[in-house]
Amino acid sequence: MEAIKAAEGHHICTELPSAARSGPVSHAISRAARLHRKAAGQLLRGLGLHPGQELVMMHLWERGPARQSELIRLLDLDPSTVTKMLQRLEQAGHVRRLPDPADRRAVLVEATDASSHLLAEVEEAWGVLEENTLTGLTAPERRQLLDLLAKVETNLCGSGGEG
Amino acid sequence: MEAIKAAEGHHICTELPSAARSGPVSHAISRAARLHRKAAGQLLRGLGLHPGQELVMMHLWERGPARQSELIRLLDLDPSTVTKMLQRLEQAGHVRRLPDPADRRAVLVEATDASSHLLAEVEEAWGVLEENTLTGLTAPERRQLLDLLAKVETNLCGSGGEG
DNA sequence: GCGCATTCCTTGGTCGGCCAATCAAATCTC
DNA sequence: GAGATTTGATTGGCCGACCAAGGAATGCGC
Repeated sequence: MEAIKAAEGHHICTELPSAARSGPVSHAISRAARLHRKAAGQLLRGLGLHPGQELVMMHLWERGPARQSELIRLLDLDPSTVTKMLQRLEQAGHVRRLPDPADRRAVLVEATDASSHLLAEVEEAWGVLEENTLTGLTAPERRQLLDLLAKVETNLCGSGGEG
Repeated sequence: MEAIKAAEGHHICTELPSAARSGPVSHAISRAARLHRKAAGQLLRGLGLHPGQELVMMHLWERGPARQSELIRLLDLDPSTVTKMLQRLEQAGHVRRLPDPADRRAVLVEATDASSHLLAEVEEAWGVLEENTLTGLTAPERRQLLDLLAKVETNLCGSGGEG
């Protein structure tokens, strides 16, 4: 807890909200993530994608056609979220949905050829985003951050979610 | 860079999504933040609050009546976001909005007395969230995470915001 | 005082994300 | 095989969050 006080010294963009006392790291995660998403949105805007969509596309480009349920599992999203996202991606021409011949309730999703030109741009955007995010951080710090976030992820993965 | 090639050469350990290669930390932030927000939502649900709202309430409890513009600045949110959030909080009886006598276009917001009983519960929920998030992390690790996230925040604070 | 930019807030729209409930198909059980 | 269960996907509703655009009051320059 002393460590927290130590870090309190340098405020960033705001003054210390009470949330930062009840849960300093939680607060930092929320703030950083919001800024990060915003930055992602601005980078992706030029490509006609909204933040979140690029993850779907990357999976499809990478792994080829996938069942919707697979995307849901991989992205760890709510089924309805994926459904709606895919409807929009389909309408935007980035994605095609076909019935799965092996399972008549399933839907196969694949990236359209038209979308493939976005691949490089999206990865470029993510590269820029990553660099913007990590400017001034040394390689060990980046690794450390990755490591710590992975632990957080593990902690939260089943926390209350396994109802 | 060499590490990436090394991972490509042979099979990938986990189901490493392509996003994790273009921006591993970005990907980790997104994932961790989503899980974190979800956990927050589940903790706050019992209190009748949605994630995000508790930050507004905490500011009001802490600092007393505030102008909407102040909340916008402090929470670093879009004005329209705050407007709608406050409309819902007001309708839920957690917040009251009065005209600012000193500035006829401004709105003063204050937490209702009825909402004050939530204060302790919200802070309790945030405490639990924080602990759930950081389980298994040592004090130095927590401090490190906080520190690294602060750097990320700083990096993203203006990055692309003015464009 | 007048006009113009600024500030404060609102509305409308879009999107990601969740939950709850639903339908359809596949699977398991008996 | 009939029935119950599980899985796959959808719909509707809600909320946070953004942008774009607008209206209203303030403040500044003149």
